[in-house]
Amino acid sequence: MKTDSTGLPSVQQLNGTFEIANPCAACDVRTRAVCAALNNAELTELSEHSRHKELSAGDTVFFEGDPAEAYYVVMDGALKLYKLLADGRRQITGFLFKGDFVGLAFHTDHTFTAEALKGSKLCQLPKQRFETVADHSPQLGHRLLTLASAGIASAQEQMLLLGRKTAAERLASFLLWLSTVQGREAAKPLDRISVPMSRADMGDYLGLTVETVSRTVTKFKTSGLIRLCDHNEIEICDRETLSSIADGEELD
Amino acid sequence: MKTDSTGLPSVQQLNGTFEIANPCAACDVRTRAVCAALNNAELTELSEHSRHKELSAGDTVFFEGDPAEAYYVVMDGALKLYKLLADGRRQITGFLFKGDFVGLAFHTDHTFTAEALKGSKLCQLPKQRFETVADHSPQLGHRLLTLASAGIASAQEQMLLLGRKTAAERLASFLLWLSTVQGREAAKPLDRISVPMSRADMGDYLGLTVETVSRTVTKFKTSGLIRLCDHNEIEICDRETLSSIADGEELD
DNA sequence: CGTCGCATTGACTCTATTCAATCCGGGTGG
DNA sequence: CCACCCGGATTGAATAGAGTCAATGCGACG
Repeated sequence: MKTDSTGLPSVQQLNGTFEIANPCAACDVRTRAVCAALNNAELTELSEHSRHKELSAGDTVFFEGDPAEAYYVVMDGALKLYKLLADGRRQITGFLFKGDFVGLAFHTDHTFTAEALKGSKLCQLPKQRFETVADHSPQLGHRLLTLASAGIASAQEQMLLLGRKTAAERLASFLLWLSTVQGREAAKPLDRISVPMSRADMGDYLGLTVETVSRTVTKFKTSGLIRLCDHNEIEICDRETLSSIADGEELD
Repeated sequence: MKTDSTGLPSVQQLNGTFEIANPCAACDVRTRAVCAALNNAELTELSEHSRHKELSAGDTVFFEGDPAEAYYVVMDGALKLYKLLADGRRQITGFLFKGDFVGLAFHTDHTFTAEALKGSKLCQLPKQRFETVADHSPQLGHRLLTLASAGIASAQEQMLLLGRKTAAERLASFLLWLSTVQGREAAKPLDRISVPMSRADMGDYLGLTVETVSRTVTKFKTSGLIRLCDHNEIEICDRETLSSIADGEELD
């Protein structure tokens, strides 16, 4: 098949009811990402202008303050989003994984930096074109609103964590969340989770220092709540207790 | 004019270009609230099913966990939104004022409690009907998305505050934010701000205790950054310094 | 095998919390 | 009118939980 400079198959024509050949057809986050809300015509329209981006660990997608020029879908890998204070203090506001959408929460300029945690693949959608489609597609509009709504709800959950939870409660909440996220494909929480971020990243997400994260992990490990497996893998041994810690229930 | 049981003028007919008599026409948040994105037909459609709610200080609009049945526009007064932990620890996730919209961030159930800070008036829009209008109106859809996007951005700002700022930085940020919010109508930040919430509420919003809030207010007062006027009024005396504190810039 | 980056552990400090005692202003009832 | 009360705000003293600083451990990689 003939391909253009981006390696995407080119679209020949656009007529009628049969399936249009376009790169999205083969995309394995297609059914889970925002794209699921698009019909074929819209998909084709967008895919013609989409670009795939390959990132290595530490690569930055965009910086806080940069003009916003595109939306992104995470096709594979993991990103962290963060904000900085003048003296370098950092708050990670979210981690994104396969299927997640980057683009809510900015207007003309980005309000946070987006950086790859590890090798990742993104699908870049030009801002203007995406917004036009969004304005004309009730399905997509609805989907975006649902996503935004979920985003606000989880942001509020995170405020509760940052404002009112202890170190142990924060870590427990985080591990359970990771477990849920990584179980998305399987549609059930995983007991064996991979932790693609450093202790420093965990700290900057949980409003703690590296040392406190490390100490708390150790505490969980010695009390048998979790087990550290090979590099970057954690096994949840006692989900029950972890849950009650996460929810701040008094323990006797 | 004939009115129904809710005290709203009834709508006689709905034809053509001239203005339809409906209660929203006289609403003074009409141009600033979500409603600004509605055309006359949509406005009429919604207003026919809207209900106004009067609240006294401490009244609850809905509780976390309640099934979500409506959206609300704050016509006057002030609300606080909060989440609780099992043992009573509380995190206020936002304060809403005249013109603000309540309804993003919930799906079937409310994820937070909404309570009046003082006497307030709300416009209640039935969930189903509002969503139908939203799905059919690109203007409203766009507006909601913009609101949601702004909501996420400010939630992230709050995460930075809760996760990484000191007590003084938090209070300074809060006061400047209040100043901006109360200057919305005047389109410029106010130096004389009214503080409708208690110290406890401020603490629960900023992730601090009442005592720490009080001490920090006193510190700002004695350093001449602010002045306490009559009950619940604070004057910002040194916006410059307050800003640099809020942004975490090192002071010499 | 040595180095580098991240993680862990230890000792000490400090900020914000906790607990407790006033203070203050507004409302009430004698 | 004034004493009393009550809830919120302030202040003080002691404490604790997380932060800071510093040393060491560990694993990947050249």
